[in-house]
Amino acid sequence: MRVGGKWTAMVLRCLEDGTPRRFSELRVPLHWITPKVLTETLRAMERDGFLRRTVHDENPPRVEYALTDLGRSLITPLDAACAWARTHAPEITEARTAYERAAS
Amino acid sequence: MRVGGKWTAMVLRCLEDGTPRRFSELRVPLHWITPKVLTETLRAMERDGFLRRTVHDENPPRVEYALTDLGRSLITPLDAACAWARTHAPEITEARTAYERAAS
DNA sequence: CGGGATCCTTAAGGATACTG
DNA sequence: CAGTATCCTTAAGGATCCCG
Repeated sequence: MRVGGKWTAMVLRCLEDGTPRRFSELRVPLHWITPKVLTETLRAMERDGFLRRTVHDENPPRVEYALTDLGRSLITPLDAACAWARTHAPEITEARTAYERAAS
Repeated sequence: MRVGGKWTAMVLRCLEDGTPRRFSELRVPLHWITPKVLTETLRAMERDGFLRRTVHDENPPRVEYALTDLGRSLITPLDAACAWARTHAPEITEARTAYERAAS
């Protein structure tokens, strides 16, 4: 599953408000991810039905990406995971510190 | 985070009932994962405070792994993710089929 | 029994350059 | 603008053998 990919969650965040975004618009909040990697991520998400790719026949070309219902349904478990991370991050940090201390 | 690792979730499943398990016991349900990979996974999870490693001073040696409270707290979001996957797996399969069909 | 040491394969991710 | 093409680096994961 590409759900576990490095960029899938961040693309989801970029599109969760329902507004379609263009390829270049997506690159900005993603720290200027290279075109190749963004393309791979978007293609995989389109393939799995998480987003829809719309090509507008204009000049210059315009391509927009928007979440599908399936993609939107991912937001809930994603939020749950983020909430868990925020809540428990201090404990993890503490555990790591304790581990390092025990190692020395 | 090692939470996204390939084996972390499965180790969690092996220990979620609260019963401590030995190194060898863990290997069985994990399709005979190699010792190196299991060790790496367990060490990372111990480092992050998800489980506790207990060495019993016996002969032959006995080492047991058990979830901590922090590790148990991961079960909830993990269940949520699994529930999502079960619910939407057919949609993903269908989307992939449609994608393949459109490609040809 | 519970690993450590070593070597290897693969795939994700990325840098750079070019194109319809 | 929205990619494609090519090459490269790294690290996860794994196979195999060895040890206290």
